[in-house]
Amino acid sequence: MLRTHTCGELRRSDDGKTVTLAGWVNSYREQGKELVFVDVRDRYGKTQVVFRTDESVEIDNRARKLRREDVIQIIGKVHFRGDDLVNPKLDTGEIEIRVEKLTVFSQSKTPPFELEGSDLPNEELRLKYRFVDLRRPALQKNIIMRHKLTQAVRSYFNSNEFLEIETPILGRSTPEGARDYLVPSRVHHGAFYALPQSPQIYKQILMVSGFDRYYQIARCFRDEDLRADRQPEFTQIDVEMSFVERDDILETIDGLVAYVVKDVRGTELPTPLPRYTYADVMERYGSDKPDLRFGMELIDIGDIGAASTFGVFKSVVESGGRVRGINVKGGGDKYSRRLLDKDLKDFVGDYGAKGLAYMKVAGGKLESTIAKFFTDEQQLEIVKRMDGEEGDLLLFVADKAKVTSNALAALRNRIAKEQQLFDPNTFSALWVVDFPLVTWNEDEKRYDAEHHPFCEPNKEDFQYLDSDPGRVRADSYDLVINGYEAASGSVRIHDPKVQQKIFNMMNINEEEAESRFGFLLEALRYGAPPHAGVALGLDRWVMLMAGDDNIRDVVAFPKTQRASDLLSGAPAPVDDHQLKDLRIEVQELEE
RNA sequence: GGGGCCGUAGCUCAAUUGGUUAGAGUACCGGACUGUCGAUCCGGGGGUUGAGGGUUCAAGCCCCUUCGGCCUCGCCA
Repeated sequence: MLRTHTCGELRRSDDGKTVTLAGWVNSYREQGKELVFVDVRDRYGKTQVVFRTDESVEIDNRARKLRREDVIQIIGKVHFRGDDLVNPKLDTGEIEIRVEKLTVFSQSKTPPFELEGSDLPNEELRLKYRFVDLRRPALQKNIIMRHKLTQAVRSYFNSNEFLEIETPILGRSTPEGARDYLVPSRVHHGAFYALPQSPQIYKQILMVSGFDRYYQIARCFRDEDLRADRQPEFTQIDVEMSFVERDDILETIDGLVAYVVKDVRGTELPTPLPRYTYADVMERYGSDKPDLRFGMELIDIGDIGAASTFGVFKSVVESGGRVRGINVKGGGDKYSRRLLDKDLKDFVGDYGAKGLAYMKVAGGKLESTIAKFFTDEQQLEIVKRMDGEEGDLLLFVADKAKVTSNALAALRNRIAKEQQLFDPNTFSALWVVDFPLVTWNEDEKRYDAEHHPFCEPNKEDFQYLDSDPGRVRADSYDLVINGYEAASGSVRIHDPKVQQKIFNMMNINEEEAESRFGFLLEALRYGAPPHAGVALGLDRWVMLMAGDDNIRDVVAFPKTQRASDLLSGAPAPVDDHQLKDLRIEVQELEE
C-alpha cells in the first residue's frame, strides 16, 4: 500500500505514530525559509502536513515547489499541534504530520478553476474538466450518496427475496413513446438494435418465467430533449412482482423509500405514504405531481365568473372552460403591477393561458381593475371561497380546463419558491393512483396510453372499455416527491385477449401488435401470472436527497442540454471504414 | 421545432450615451516571512472581448450570421 491512513482519519489519539499519507495538494503556505505547510486532500478529508528544519532534518527543497493538485506521498510522524494551534474547521485539525520523506507522484498543470470558493465557474468549463470538478467536496458528496443509495436499495430487495437480473441493452425498437437510440447491426444490413427506454417487456417476461420478485438497477435511454431534471441516459430502479395486487407494490415501495431515507438521510419517513387519486390532485393542484410541502390549492370560481359582468370569465365558462385561482397569502404588496402584468402573465402564457387576472383583498373587498365587473355579493363570495384575508393576492386563469391546470400548477410552484413557502429540507412523498388508462390524441384521432399499453384497466371500469374509454381508470400509480415524479408503475395485463383489446383501442391492429410486441403477447399465452411493477428514477431520487435541483450534479459524467459529453466529445463522427462495415452513408443536410 | 438568458484575463465579474492605453478580485510567476490554515506583505506577467461579417471618424457595447452553455414550451408510451 502506498498509504497507511486516509487524509480524514488521524486524530490526537494517533499522536506519535509514523504514518504514510497520499493525496492531492489542496493548498500550500510557505512560511519563511524553514517552514512549509501543505494541506493534503483525498476523498476522506484534509490533513495538514509540515515541512520544517530542525536539529535533525533539513527541509526538502521540493516542498517549496509543490503546487495545487500535485499528487504526493508523505511519510512522517503524527504530531499534536498544541492547544493554541488547533484548526477547528478540520476534522483532523488537532494534528499535523511532521514530514520525514516526500514523494511526488505527479505534478498537475494549473487547474482551470479553483476547487474552493463561492463562485462556481460556468458549467461548460466544469463539464469539460469534469475530472477536476468531481474533486469538489459537493460533487464528491453527491456521488458517494448515490453509491449509498444504490447499496441501500440492493440491501432492501435482497433481504426480501428479490433477484437482481440483467436485461439486454441491445434490444428491439418498439416505436411507441420516446424516440429510440438506434445501434446499427454489422451482421444484419439495414437492421438496427434499439437501446432500452426501460426494461419493461423483458421484466414482464421474467414474471412469465417464474422469477416472481425481480429488481434491476437499469440504465435507460430516451432520445428526447433534456431538462434540468432529465438526461438522455439515466438509471431506473426497476421492480416487478408476480401474484400481487396494486397495494402490494405500494407497500413494498413504501418500505423501500422509508428504508433508504433512513439509511441515507438518517431520518424517519412515516409510512404508509399518503395516497391521492389522480382526479383529486388534478382538481386541487392542477398537476399529477403536486408538491405538497405547501398548500395554495386551486379554487374554482367559474360559477361566480359566469354570473358576473366580466366578459372574459363569462365567455370562457359559457364555452365549457373554467375559471380557477390561487391565493398568495399576504402577497398583496409582494408583486408589483409590472410583475403581474408582464412577468407573471408571460409566465402563464408559456402554458397557454391568454391572461392572468389578479385581485387584492382590501377592506374585505376586492381591489382590482376588474373588480367593477363583480357585485359586492360576488366579491364577498370570491373572498370567502378563496379563504381571502386582508392583504392577500388572488390570481386567476380562465381558459380550457387543462390550461388552467397547467398554468396555475406552474404558477403555484414558482410563487412558493419565490415566497419561500416551504422548508427546502423537508421531504414530501405521496402516491398518485387511478390515472386514466388512455387520453384522446386529437392529432392522430385515437387513444394513447397514458402510462404504457400494458397497464391493467381498473376492474370497476372494465364496462366502459368500449363505450367510453376516456373514463376508464388504470391500475397505475406514481410516486411523487417534492413535486417530481420519482417512480411510476402499474398492474400489468396478463391476459393476451385483454392486451389485444387495449391495442385495438389504440388503433394497433393484431398484425401490427404481433410485429411490434409479438414476443410479449406470445409469452402471455404460455401461462402468465398476475403481475405488477414499478420503476424509480434513481438520478432524481439522489438529486432530491441531496437537496439539489440539477440532475447533472448527481451523475458522474452527464450530458449537456444538447446531449453532448463535453469531456469526451461524444457524439463524434466515425471513420469511413466503420461506416462501410455498417453499410451506412451519411448525407449532408441541404439548406 | 419554438421562446428566453448568457459568452470580456486561467476563473468570477466591471467597463457611463458608441469615445483615452479594456479594469478589479482571485488564480499564476518571482521575492520576503519559523506557526500558517481563505495566511500576510512587496513586485510581475497575463486580453483575437466565443467566431465571422456589417454600420460608423470610432464597436466589448448597435445590426446580421454562426458556434457553445443554461432555463423553458412542445416532446419525454
